[in-house]
Amino acid sequence: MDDDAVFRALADANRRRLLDRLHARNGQTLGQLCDGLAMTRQAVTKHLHVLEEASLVATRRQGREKLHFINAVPINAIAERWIGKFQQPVLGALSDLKRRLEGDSQ
Amino acid sequence: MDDDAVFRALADANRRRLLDRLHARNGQTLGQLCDGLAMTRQAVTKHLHVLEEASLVATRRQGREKLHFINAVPINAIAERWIGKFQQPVLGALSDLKRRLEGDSQ
DNA sequence: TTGACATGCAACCAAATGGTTGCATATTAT
DNA sequence: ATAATATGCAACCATTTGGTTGCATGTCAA
Repeated sequence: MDDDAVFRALADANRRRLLDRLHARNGQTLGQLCDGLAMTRQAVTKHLHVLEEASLVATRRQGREKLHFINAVPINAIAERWIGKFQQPVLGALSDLKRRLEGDSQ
Repeated sequence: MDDDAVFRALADANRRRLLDRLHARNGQTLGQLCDGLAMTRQAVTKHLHVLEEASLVATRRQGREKLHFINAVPINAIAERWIGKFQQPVLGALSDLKRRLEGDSQ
């Protein structure tokens, strides 16, 4: 997985907001995601492309609409692999515990 | 705390590498941090300034040297407040557990 | 089938970013 | 005192980024 693409995608507040929206309600169309934002549809399209390239968003075409779905896997991966490094020992222990709870299935 | 500054600071691979270095050995001088990097000292200085503005790095002047110290607090804060949102239930439960282990001292 | 709706594509633009070079300043060692 | 070392500051540059506008295409409904 491309850490860098994910970090760069998360660097923009508008893109984080789009992820928030998808988190609140998954599977929205481009039009729905544009609604209420102070940006043109094309700007939103570009942001969604960036999120897609970072695998943070997946899409499905349905007729003339395009549905967008959030994918939390890369975020979790980064929390695990990168952020985890800088955490206190107590958090490290929890990470181990989590791995055990999840059955070490990776 | 300024989420945005932290996310933007983390968006650059060179800056993440600088954090890695400080994590490996804390309290390095600018010169030490430059060592072995394919960048001029001034470029590194700029990156360190970005990290400093995001409170990811703190500095202390010592004679003609400037020592740099990593500060993991903003990273943990983001892991808690933002990334946590997107995590699976099992991870949410762990976050609660962690809070209890830490004595809920916030 | 014709119009309305949802999205795609491309050119263009301003501002931010990441980098450089050159020179200034402050501190330490000889 | 002087030279070497460590950092600071500013101007400059190329590229990337985040945004726009205009037009094209595909799909649904009347």
